[in-house]
Amino acid sequence: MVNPALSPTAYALLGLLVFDRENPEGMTGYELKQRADFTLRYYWVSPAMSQIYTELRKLSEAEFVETAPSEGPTRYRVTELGEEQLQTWLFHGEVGFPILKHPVALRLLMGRLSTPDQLGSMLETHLDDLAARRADLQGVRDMLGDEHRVRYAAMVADWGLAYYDSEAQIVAGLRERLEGMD
Amino acid sequence: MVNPALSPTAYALLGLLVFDRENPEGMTGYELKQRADFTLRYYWVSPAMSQIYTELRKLSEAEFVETAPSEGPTRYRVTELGEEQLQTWLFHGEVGFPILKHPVALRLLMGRLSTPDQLGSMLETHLDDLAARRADLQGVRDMLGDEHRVRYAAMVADWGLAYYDSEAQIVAGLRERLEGMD
DNA sequence: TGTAGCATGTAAGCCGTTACATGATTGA
DNA sequence: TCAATCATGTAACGGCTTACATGCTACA
Repeated sequence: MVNPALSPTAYALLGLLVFDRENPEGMTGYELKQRADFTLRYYWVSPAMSQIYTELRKLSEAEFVETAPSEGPTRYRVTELGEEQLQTWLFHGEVGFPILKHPVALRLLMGRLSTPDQLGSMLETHLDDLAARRADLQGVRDMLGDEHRVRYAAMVADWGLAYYDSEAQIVAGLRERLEGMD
Repeated sequence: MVNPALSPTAYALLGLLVFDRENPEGMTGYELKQRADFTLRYYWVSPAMSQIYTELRKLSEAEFVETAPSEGPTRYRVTELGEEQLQTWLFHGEVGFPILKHPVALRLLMGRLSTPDQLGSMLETHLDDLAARRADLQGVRDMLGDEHRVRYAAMVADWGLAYYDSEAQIVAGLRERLEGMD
């Protein structure tokens, strides 16, 4: 099988499988989705189920995963080749800068078309959303604890928490700045 | 013409045109791209030229923009309807939570497959990228000054700068944390 | 017995990119 | 006159989503 340049999302899923490597059972597409919802969504995306199956097919064709023989649902596990290629992908070649699509900032940019009041309530809503998101991630962080096995996941969760805190602080500042306008 | 639910990117471009509304000449697709590179890319995306023309066609079909009669390149300007619809889109309906695709965090998550050293140098590179990005944005911020006309753009630029600063601080912390590992 | 969760996929379609093609204008 | 920039598009394709279809299992 050839290697038709997999997408970052494919590698992200592969990473989740590697994480679960001690478990020789492998994971189903469905379980992979749960995992993605649990961690991946904070830093990347949580692909739709249909996308998960698509990526699993591609990973399978590239022989980066294999299906574990078992009755019932199809279980996937990473192959030697898969782990090897994941390592190569991870730390060789361009990592790239984060992509941000920030609908709140986009709207604030066009603030002239609105009123400080309306903008303020938009920021308020964003603060609520941030708090909810932060609480979710805190739940994840708590579940990770200080187990050595998951120390990198914990680091990234801490990163996320700090990011949400900083964003909340910045937005609160902007809201105040709006109050002193017009 | 009907109104087939335009994408956020279409509205973002429409916003750039509104920004330029005092200028009755309108803007060319090319100029729009310059503007997008200048501000939009920090909070949203800067679409490819081909995408810009596609969105302009859609905006034109929806009669949210019109072409200004002139010799030479086609110039677009926002219509009454366009500005009206932009306002509706901006502050009615779901704003949504930011979407982040963070390749560095994604890789750190799989840190087990690497070494603290390698991870550290990845973070180092990210800090450099952040500094470069920040410098670009600072350039934008300086150009905006304290003109009342662009005060919202200035607010959003300040937001971005604060975000980059915070990210740099967090990442520097993570790098130190890596040093005390293994 | 029916609803929620588990499990897997196909189809249609949008958003966006890269590659390619074309041609005008401007300045060194 | 040659290169850079201005200017506009088409074609092919990848990534991803929603909608739809299907069926099984556990449990209240």
